[in-house]
Amino acid sequence: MPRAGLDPAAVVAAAADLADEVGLPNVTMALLATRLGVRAPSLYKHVSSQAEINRRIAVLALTEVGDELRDALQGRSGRDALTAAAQTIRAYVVKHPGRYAATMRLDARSPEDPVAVAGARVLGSLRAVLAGYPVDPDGTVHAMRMLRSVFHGFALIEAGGGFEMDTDVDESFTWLIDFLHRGLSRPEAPGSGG
Amino acid sequence: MPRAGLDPAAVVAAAADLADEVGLPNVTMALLATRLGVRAPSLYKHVSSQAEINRRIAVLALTEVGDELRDALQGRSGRDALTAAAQTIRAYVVKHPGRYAATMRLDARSPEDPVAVAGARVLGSLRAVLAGYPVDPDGTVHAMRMLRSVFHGFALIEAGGGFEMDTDVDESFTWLIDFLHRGLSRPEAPGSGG
DNA sequence: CGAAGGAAGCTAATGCCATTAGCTTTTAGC
DNA sequence: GCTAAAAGCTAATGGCATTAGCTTCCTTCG
Repeated sequence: MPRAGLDPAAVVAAAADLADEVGLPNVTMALLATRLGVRAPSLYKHVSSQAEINRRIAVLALTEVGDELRDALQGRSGRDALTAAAQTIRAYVVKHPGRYAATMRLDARSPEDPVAVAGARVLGSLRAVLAGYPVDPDGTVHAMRMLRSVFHGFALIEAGGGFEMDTDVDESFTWLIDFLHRGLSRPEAPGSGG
Repeated sequence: MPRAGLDPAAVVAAAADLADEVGLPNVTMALLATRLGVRAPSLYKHVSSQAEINRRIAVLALTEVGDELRDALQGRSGRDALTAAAQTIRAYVVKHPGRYAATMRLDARSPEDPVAVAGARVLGSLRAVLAGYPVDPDGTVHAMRMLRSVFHGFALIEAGGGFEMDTDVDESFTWLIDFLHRGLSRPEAPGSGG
């Protein structure tokens, strides 16, 4: 019986693909092993547990999104950058729902944790988007959290089919980007506007 | 051996409490049965499956949030209403993380589905908040989706401990509400602002 | 008051899951 | 070619949701 020639990265990559296809909760060790032409216990020669697989799928996802964001933001600023970032994230989640699901419910314990490293790169891109807007330094963290929240939430609801189908989701997404752009474009005046 | 005197509502209520205490994924039939002073198979006399329990926890959560939103919005409009709604949702998620978790990954098939009914009440409250702002009718759906996304996303990240602790989350939340208020307060001018 | 029947509990069993133990085979390095 | 680690395997364990089938309680009706 020939060897399958696996290694941790191959196992995680297959698990990530499987998660996108059948949903993260349905990625069992047995199913993953079948996909790799191997029996389930053999996977433990490469990864320590299912939890580690989930964790490494999350790192993979954050790294991939980070790369795509970096590329998409090249040479863009202001509204172009905001639009590119938003569309990049949304497209990734739609294309890779399983990978995306793995990024939820994570706790990065130390700054050198791969999850934290990959996550920081994504946050760096959000920060770069904000650099094109007159957001004061004190507000940057808040603005980043807002962007994270709104992109995360939108993706989650869309991926879960939570929007009723009466109104086009693309339209809502465009409206959302426009809303964010307008809000970020005018200097903050705390308490203003009403 | 005396009867436990259970019924579907009691089982679901106990499951919801348990979910808030130990986390939704840790609510097993055996643990829930122990809590109710019963053996696991006995639960099937009242609910058909764990999936049904999760579904009914979600309905419970949406109903409770809907009630709290209705109360919180009484006599308020504009910024007050927006603030009240946002704080109500956030407080509920912090207090009932397990119930909240159950509302994710739901699919309401028909309009008379209890999930859809309870969800519609929550959306109605968001619509009421928007009524105090000059959002044109075409934009209302988009604005509701935005509010849903941003509250959902913020709650999810906060509940998952995803915000680094350097900057106060309360401050970010206040900033967020202010941002939304300012954006909603000025009539939309598509494409403006950049 | 007492019997009947359904409701609500129980134990036992099934099948899936992740994971561990311990054995065998391949393959890389000498 | 030999050796030893790496990578595969089968078998077993314990937890899980769920089903089958039995027993006991309690209500209702005669």
